[in-house]
Amino acid sequence: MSNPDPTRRNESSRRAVLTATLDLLQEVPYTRLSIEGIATRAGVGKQTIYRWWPSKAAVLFDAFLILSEADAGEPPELPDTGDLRADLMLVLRATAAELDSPQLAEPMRALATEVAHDAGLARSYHERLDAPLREAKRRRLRSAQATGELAADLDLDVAVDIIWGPVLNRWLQRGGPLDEAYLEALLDTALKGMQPRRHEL
Amino acid sequence: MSNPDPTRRNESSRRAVLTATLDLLQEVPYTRLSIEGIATRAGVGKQTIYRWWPSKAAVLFDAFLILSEADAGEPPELPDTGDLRADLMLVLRATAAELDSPQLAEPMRALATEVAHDAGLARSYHERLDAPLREAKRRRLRSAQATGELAADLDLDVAVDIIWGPVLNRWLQRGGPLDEAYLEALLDTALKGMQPRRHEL
Amino acid sequence: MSNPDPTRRNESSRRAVLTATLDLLQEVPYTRLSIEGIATRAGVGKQTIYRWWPSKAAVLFDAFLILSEADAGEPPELPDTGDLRADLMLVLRATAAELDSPQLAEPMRALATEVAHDAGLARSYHERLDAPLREAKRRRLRSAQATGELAADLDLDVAVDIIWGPVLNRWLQRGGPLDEAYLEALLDTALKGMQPRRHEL
Amino acid sequence: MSNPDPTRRNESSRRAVLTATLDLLQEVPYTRLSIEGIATRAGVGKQTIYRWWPSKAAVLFDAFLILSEADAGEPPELPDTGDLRADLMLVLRATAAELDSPQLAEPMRALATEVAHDAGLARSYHERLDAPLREAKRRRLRSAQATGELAADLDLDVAVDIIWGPVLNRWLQRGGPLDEAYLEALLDTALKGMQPRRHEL
DNA sequence: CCATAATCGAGACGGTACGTCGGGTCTTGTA
DNA sequence: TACAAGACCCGACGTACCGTCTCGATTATGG
Repeated sequence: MSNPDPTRRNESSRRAVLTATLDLLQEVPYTRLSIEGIATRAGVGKQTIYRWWPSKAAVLFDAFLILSEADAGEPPELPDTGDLRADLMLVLRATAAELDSPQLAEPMRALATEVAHDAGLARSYHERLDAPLREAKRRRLRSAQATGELAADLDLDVAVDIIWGPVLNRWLQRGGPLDEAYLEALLDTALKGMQPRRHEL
Repeated sequence: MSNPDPTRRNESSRRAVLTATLDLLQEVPYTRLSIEGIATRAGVGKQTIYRWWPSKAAVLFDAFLILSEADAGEPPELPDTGDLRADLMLVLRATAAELDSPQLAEPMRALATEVAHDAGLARSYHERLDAPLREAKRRRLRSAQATGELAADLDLDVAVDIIWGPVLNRWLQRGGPLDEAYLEALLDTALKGMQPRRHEL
Repeated sequence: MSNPDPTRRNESSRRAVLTATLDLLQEVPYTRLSIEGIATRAGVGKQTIYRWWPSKAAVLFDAFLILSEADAGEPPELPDTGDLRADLMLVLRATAAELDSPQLAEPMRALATEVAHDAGLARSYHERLDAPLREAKRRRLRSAQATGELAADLDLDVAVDIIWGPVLNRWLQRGGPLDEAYLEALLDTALKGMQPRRHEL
Repeated sequence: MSNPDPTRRNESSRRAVLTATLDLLQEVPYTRLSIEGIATRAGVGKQTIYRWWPSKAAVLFDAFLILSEADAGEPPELPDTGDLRADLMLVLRATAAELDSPQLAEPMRALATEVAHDAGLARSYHERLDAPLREAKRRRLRSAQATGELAADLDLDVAVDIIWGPVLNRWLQRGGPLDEAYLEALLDTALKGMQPRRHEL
């Protein structure tokens, strides 16, 4: 039961594998992405990949971590101008743009579908990638509660799901375009359900 | 380049392929499901599969059609007791149970992830499988509009997304359990956003 | 326990594999010869080789059969001029030349060493390749018995071993050159031991 | 390009490698014997093997030297009772037993086949392992010449080949059993060819 | 009522990739 | 400096499936 010793790991090989993975996903769909192809592109032995990652999905996940770490250091933050609806529209528009971008669309679909099939990966995903974002979203909603824009007794996790769930589901299932009109209509109805009751005002 | 003549198609081979597909998905995850395996289990030549289906995902899709056709004839219908929230809870509980069931979980995840990667399959999915269900959902909401439970100007497609999007997203991304508490909290907030304005009452 | 059906075997693939094997042995030593290399050179899938041959050695053996079948039809025959010693010198010289030839040396060493390690292959070797030659040798010695050149009670198998064993052993173990002088000295002593006793003359 | 300094060599590692090699050959065929396996079994780093031996065959060869050194000090000697044929039968029987023994058969086949493929190893083999034995054989035959059992003008190297060549060849090529009858028949014919001519008596 | 053409099962074929083994080199820390 | 340990790049292993391609042997009309 002896796993490899992480202190002896070759950092440059690790980076080469992860960037090769992201590079290749610009050229081929995730289904056609092979460990063999990654190893060749990275100039690395296949065994080096198998030694450090349990699956192709795990490599993909680590590649995403690199992308996230680019803007790491400070935790992610949603804009807070005092106008919740405007701030959220900004964020949703940006998200829609990312989900549509040629650079990110394929890797993101790949990650999302792998998470759906692999419970272990799902745990990592929620702990390392999703948690900071979700926390930032909750923070922004909490701030809106403080200003009275949102009900004080609102379940913030449910609120996040109600705003982002429809967007992600529509995107992943190709249920329709994430255009301005859709996002507006979605926010209108979603936020209305989160407003404080009249007598609270 | 003449396509095969559908009138000559062997119906029993077709059924054998589709039931073999569903059977195998009780034993192995979708990733491990192979055309070769299906052919063997179905007692069918590989060529017969390649002749009639363009991909493994297409076979899966047709297998789902069989499941749906079981209760076909009449279109699907949501319960309508006059109490929208109670009716929806019933439906969501049933959905949650299906998504958790050992028989359906794996095929459903498989279909969902294939739809995410294959635009053509996505179109078929929305036209043949999703459309009738979504229409039934819209119908129930429209009925609620008629009784004044829901706002008259509500965009029903957005409404459906707000109710079911969070559920499907939470399920597919393994974001947490679809338990009673979650469904209640979700429906509370979602439906509140859909109520008619005070002066409309 | 279902072996592949030989009647469906693709003869041109078979030939391609065997000739590729012989070709490659002109370029690389047997140790460096890989199934993968043979398949590539032959323009054949690896599986096709694994389907029909149990080992690399078996491929080599079949390649040898092709070489032998070149002069097949009639069984091999040693020269019979009436002068046994002269006839044998001719044959041994030819054998020595073959064992030294760049075309045959490597494949022959390879076959000889594989036979040493693989009892099953050894059986095939003796039945299919060695037996006809050994029979021809025995025939020539029997003819010499008839003319009184060799003792009537000579064990012909032992006789063949005494003549060819030293040659093959010296060659395979690189014990020294198979030159004229050696062959002469060998034949002198070996044949002397096979002569009829004086009173038999 | 400085070779390692032999004076710094760790003798216990060397022994460990060689005994591990012989041990492993009791468990796996030579083909399956790997440098990595030897290193692990010997509790030695792979580099230590690559530092001191040029090839797996060289390790095997050194392992054989250890076996020979067991009875070293005095040079090997064939029995000399005055009855050449009886003495040789004794030796051949012993040899046949060794070639059949489970401990020695696999290493010996391995060495013989490696010698066939590696000219450098062949030189070492003949100089260090074969030469003393062959000299002992020649010594015994020379003694027989002195007593008049063998012809005075007999080429002793050819004589050794004629006696042992058939045996080794039959063994290595699995041409048949080295049983009593075979050895008797072989010696009969071989020695008859080496007797002095009548008028020499 | 048969002929003929397509589908069917079976499975060989050229390929691609899998995940593993081992070769030989290099690096790291210890003696 | 040699050593144990073991990561590294690489080539090959033997296997699993891919999608295509013959093969007879059933069908299943339509002349």
